[in-house]
Amino acid sequence: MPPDRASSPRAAPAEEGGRVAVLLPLPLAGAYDYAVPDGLVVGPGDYVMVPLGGARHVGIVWGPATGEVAAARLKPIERRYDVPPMPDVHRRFVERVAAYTVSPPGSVLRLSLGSSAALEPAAPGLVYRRSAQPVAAGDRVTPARARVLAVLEEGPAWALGDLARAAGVGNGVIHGLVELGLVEAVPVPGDRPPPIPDWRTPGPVLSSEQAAAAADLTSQQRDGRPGTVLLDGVTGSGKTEVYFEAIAACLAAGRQALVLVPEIALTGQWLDRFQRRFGVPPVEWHSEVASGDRRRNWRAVATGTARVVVGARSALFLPYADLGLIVVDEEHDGAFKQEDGVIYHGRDMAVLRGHLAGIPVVLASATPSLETVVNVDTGRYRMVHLPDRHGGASLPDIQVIDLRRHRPERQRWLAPPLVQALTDTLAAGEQSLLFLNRRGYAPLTLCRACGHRLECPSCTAWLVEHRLAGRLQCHHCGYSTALPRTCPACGEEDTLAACGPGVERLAEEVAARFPTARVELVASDTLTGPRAVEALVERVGRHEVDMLIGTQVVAKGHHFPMLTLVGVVDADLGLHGGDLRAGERTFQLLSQVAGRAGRAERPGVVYLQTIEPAHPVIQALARGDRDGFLEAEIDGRRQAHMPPFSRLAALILSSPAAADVDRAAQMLARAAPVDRDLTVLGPAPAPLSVLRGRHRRRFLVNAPRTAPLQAILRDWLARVRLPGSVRCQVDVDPYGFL
DNA sequence: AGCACGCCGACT
DNA sequence: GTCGGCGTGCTC
Repeated sequence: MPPDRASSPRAAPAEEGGRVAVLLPLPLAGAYDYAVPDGLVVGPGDYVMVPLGGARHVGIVWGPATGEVAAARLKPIERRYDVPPMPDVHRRFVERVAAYTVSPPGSVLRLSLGSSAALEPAAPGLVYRRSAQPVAAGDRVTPARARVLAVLEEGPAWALGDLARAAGVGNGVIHGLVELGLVEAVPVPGDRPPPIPDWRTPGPVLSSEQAAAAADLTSQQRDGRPGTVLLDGVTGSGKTEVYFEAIAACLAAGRQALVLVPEIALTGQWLDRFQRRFGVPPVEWHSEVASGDRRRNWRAVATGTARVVVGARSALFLPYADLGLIVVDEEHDGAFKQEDGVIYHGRDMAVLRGHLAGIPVVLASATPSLETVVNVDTGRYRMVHLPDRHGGASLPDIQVIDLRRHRPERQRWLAPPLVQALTDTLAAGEQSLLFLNRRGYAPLTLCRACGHRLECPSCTAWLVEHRLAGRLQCHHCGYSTALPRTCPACGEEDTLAACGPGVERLAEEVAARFPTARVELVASDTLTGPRAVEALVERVGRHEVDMLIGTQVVAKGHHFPMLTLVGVVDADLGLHGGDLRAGERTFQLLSQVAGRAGRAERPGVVYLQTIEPAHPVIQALARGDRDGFLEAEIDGRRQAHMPPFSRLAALILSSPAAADVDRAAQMLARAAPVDRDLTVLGPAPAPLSVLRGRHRRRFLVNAPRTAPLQAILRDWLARVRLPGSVRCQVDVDPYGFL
């Protein structure tokens, strides 16, 4: 293969005829040295193909050779790809993330190489247009052919698939017309750059508060001042419009902007708003993006033609040519935490990326995380506050229903005051939302004869009945089985009983109580994909739905103007997970659900059903006292020497055999670091002690804020040689309880 | 991530 | 006696 020539300029001195270090997207300890063949010029950041073992891999020229391997053993770089080199700032980012998460740099690099096909220039495409040849008498113009010709009369040229769809014909019809000579196929260069967002057209009229906040962010952007800003504003205060102005300022400066969102499901309405502001859609990056688009988008990001990228946390690892702004929307959301492979928090790594590049990072939230609030308090982050709901909508009134005083009937879950409120809302022709963060029909199924509980065969978890699907499912590993008629333990027939409510069961109760109401169930398993979410949002908007029953997917950022009642069926759910953030998470989630009520000119009412009306979280929600709640939580964390006043890391060992993992855990325990400032807890069975058939043990390390936590962990792990069957994951700043 | 080397069960 | 299971370790 002839070595290809570099066509892009580079700053660093190029290496020729020598050796360089190449980082491969594999979990190796570091970069490997490779020989640079004569005639090939490579510089830092270049994408190259190298042999390794029996295989070939794409790697990145990482810098000067380490010189640790004898020259005779070096293999040559096979080729260099003609794409812009990975920018220096991005390579430093990869190294910093690897150091922070205690993972091999190659594992982090892998996150940046999402699409290997993207390295090749796009194959030229063909577009189809009407040729100059007139229709002759002998041409058999069938109805299908006529439709194609009619479509082509209008537009200039079409891609094959688009044309076939527009004309309602198969591809063959078009090829037939090409044969006849009535249509011609014209080659076009493969990659058309994504459309450029129009930042010059002024955005919507902002309220004075929004305008002030936007001015603050845009001036920071214009002046090129780095730093992280919390954009703090209640639901409906118009945060999105405000950070759109920061994006406009970033575009005006000719740089790229990235918006990280917690879940792709919520982007439908967001994309509409973006398009309304900027005239074109942004470039998307998440797991649902089809492979062709993925390829195109990756190249557009790397070459700089993608100007605004919106995506899930993985979008942070794209090799931006010139990133000028990062926005993290709903920064408190737990979905930013990556829980397998390289374990990282998207928001924190965004702050790191911004820091390395010297660019602004905007964290937007109505219920900011405690960490972020503390960072504002200590002056590490700035804060821009949006005080009011935009458009005059008032905040909902929050009522607490004490379930001990207002008991639902047996096998019912709605207390009389909530039933009354639902009845009134229905009668008034307004919409209600019932929130229960539990998918399926019932979280537990047990045998009335012998007490046996139906459990997942490969996890320490109950199987959840999904009556609509007629199955039992494990929510942790995807195991699914038909609902049995007989108890698998004692063999008795028809003794299995559903315990507790899920949204499906709640829907049953609602259907029985309100037979005339139009009820819609919203859960991640009943509503698959952004299309379905959009369709539902539209049905609700047209008032074709009276009551929504949903899990947390309904909590996220949808506007339902006619929704005036929100009922939280079990406000206590999630309060007692036993982990650090249970209270904080519950507060955030329930505040967000409450924010669904009364978003237009109608005031909303929220009912919280609880058996602990005095619980601080419930009380804070009822008072609408977010700041008081945060203050109390912050005090608690400080007194308990917990993050962010200390640093926490979890070490999770797992193995298919319990004996192996226990032995490994004992080995690690013996090698545990000893220091009077350090607390090492464990080994203890991890909260899900068996997950996907792997037995799990966990250590927790609590260190002072100033301690070199990563070095401590690396040294500890280096002292122990674990058997290959035992996997060890390091989770710095653990969040959930996995 | 692949691939080869290396020790214990069912085959010619 | 071998063929082959995948556990373990290395690849510049």
